[in-house]
Amino acid sequence: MSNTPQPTLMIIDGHSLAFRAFYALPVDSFQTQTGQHTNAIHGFISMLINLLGNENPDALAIAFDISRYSFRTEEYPEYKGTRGETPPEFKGQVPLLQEALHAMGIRTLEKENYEADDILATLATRGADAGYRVLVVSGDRDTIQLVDDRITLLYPSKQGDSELTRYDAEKVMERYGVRPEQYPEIAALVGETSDNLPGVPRVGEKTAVKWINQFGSLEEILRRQDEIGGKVGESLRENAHLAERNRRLNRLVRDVELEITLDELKRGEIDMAAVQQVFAKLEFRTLLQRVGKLAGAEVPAGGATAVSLVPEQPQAKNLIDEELADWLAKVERPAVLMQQSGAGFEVGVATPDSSVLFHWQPGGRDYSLFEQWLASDAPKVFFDAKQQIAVAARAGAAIGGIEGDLLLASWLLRPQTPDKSISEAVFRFLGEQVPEGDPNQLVPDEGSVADSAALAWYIARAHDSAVSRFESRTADIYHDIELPLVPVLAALEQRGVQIDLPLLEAHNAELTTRVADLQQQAFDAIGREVNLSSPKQLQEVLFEQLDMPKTRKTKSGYTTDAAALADLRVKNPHPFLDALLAHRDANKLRQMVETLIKAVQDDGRIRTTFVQTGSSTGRLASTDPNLQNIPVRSEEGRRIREGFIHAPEYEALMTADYAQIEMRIMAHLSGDEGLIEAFRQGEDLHRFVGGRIFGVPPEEVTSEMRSKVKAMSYGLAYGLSAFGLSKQLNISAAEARQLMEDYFERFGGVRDYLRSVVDQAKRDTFTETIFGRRRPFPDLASPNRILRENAERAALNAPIQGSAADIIKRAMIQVEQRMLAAGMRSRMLLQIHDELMFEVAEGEWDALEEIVRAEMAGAAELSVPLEVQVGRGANWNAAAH
DNA sequence: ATCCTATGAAC
DNA sequence: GCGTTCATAGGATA
Repeated sequence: MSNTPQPTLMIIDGHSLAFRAFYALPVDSFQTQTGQHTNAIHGFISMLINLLGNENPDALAIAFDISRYSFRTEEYPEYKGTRGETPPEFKGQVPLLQEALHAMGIRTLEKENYEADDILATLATRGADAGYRVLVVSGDRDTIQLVDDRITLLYPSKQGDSELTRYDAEKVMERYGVRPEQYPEIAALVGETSDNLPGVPRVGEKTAVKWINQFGSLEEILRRQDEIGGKVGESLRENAHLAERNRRLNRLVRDVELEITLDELKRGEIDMAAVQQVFAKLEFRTLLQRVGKLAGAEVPAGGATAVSLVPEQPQAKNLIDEELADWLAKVERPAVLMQQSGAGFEVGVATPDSSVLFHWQPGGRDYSLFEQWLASDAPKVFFDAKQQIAVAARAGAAIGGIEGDLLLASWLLRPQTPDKSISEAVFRFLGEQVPEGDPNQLVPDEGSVADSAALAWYIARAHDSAVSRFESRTADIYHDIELPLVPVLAALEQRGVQIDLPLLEAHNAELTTRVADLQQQAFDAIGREVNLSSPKQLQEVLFEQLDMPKTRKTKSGYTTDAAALADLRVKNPHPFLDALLAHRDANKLRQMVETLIKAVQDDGRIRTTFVQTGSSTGRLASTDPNLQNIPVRSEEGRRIREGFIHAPEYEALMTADYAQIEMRIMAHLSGDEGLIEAFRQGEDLHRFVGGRIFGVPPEEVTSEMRSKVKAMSYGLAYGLSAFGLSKQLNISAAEARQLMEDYFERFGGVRDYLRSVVDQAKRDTFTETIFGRRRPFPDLASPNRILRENAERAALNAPIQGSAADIIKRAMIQVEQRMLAAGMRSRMLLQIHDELMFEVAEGEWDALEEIVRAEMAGAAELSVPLEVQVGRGANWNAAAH
């Protein structure tokens, strides 16, 4: 038979694969204009096209379940009973999927009272008997029993992955340790949670396989169950009926009466007109192209049909000099992508319907017009414009006219999970796969990898799509804050901050000896050496060797964090604890100093990267190194700040920070008269609030009272509970509760506001800052209490933290602009959430201070004043006021 | 090599 | 049991 090509029959479990596709693809990204979800359909058809391409079956059928009822539920009503409600987004996709399949000339089958698996079993058996090589595609483990030398199973390897693993008899043996027909016996013993079929307790896969191999079959195991000893044997004897029932239920029926012949499953013509119609309704574009390819038909791009197709990717032109300039002058808001390539740069510039690609040799005459255009105000769109500014800077060029940034647009729409790459964003907004080629392939196939022009083309189209999804105030945040901030951040990153390297090195040396001393002290205290940085080893020392009382539980044991250790030290004084805590502090500082030293560049400056999409609240993040968490609270820590200095040709460092900006925003948003009054008075906030709460004049508020009030005020914006407050202040829960009650008694507006934030967030599923920045909170509706309550606290905090972020960003844009306009040599260097740092040039202090104060204070009109504190010094520590 | 967890620095 | 980050080390897992 080796000479006659054997025909292939493919049978697919429609429901199980559609369901997997549903969970593999994000629901939000696949929605039609009318709100119909299509992710399951898209994923299914995409996988189907791959399958047809790879396997090229001669006959094909797709089986579906009709309902969750079948002959199995008659025997055992709880069968599959644990399966929750079908997600509403999935409902309705199945009929549309079937419609699409029919258009593609594919038969779908279903049978009252049977499951899709039984249809698979029947067709597979009939096909194999008729001489077909049979491929069964299913995500249901029960189908493993069908595998033999004629029938192969294609099974999705893992959740969220479209890869299919081929199971032939050998592979089943290798994976499960039994022959395919024995697999359901294993499953019967172990049970199947997803089908609500409990198995024999204490019997897992390992035990079941062992028995099957020992006794040969389930029947034999049950017959000789008395030979099995121990608890497991007991459990088997008690629960043998479960295994028997499971085996009855998981046996697939191989002779379902189907009114169809194998001949009728032979693949027919694909009716492209019908496919176009259905896919247009589903708004599938790339898939249409792929089906067209499969059908061997040319799919017209655009044309007279109402179908919206993927615009044909334009053939990139290679232009230089004036021709390039003419082209650039004609196109509107093109996307630009520049990638280093050898000594030069590969540049793609594209709109949705035309593109150019060229190799940019910076400084060459052929590209000076391009460089002019790049620096000009001519509108351009990018993906990660800040990074592109850095690329251009390497070529000695500048970028102007940043009017779009796909990375930022995408982040504003979904701040929790910013896209990491162009292809992620493209997939999200267009549902199209950017050709990326096989990373294992050294020399990529022609056309298999997108060049800069292709990528720019994708960016242009994805950006249009992203921007069209903006609410009006989101668009304002985008245009008024995030986009203008890009060049400002690029400048900050490029400038860096000067470091006193000898000072840090001296500090490092000192810390290194101290760490070693403290480590030795710790070892001496317990008479052995352990790794003091290993929580696991510390637990051994503390709770076993020293037998101290257990601390708060963590996922993997008991906590050894500073608060818990300090607590232990009070109750169980021990020299080990003293040494350990001191070692922690010193080691942490040493670590920080060391990373800073390593980050110093040749010119003596450290350059951070500001990640504009780094938080979900709107704040910036700083990485590599993080300059937003340099110690300040301890004396020792502040010595690190002494290492941040100004360049010799500058006069001083200036720091400017907002005083209590979050509390002021709280006052504004809540409209609480008491709090607003406190800020208008202009006196010490915590003293004022303390006076109100404790019923004494402000001047009689003790420092203890003040620090309690301060902790509470700040805690409130974070969703602090009375329990948390009592922990933090080390007071009784009753006292903490009383304190909070007294607070809300006097500042009821704050409580009302905090409640309203959560209520509103639950209604809208998002929160908004003063300027309209949104943050979605899907978890507010979660049935999981922990998730929900975390979301509630985060929702409390988001408008406050986010508004503060909006305000300082606005200030940065204005300050930079005015410094530029004034032609100053002084420069802004860092942003630390509510603080800005500047390097001040000789003679510019007063002018700079005026600009900084005015623009920071004026960055928002609140019902309370924004107060700015300015400090001056030769280093960061000295510049703190 | 890569991910996860615990810890701790900042605002 | 207080929100948002980033970095590091150790340890488990692939």
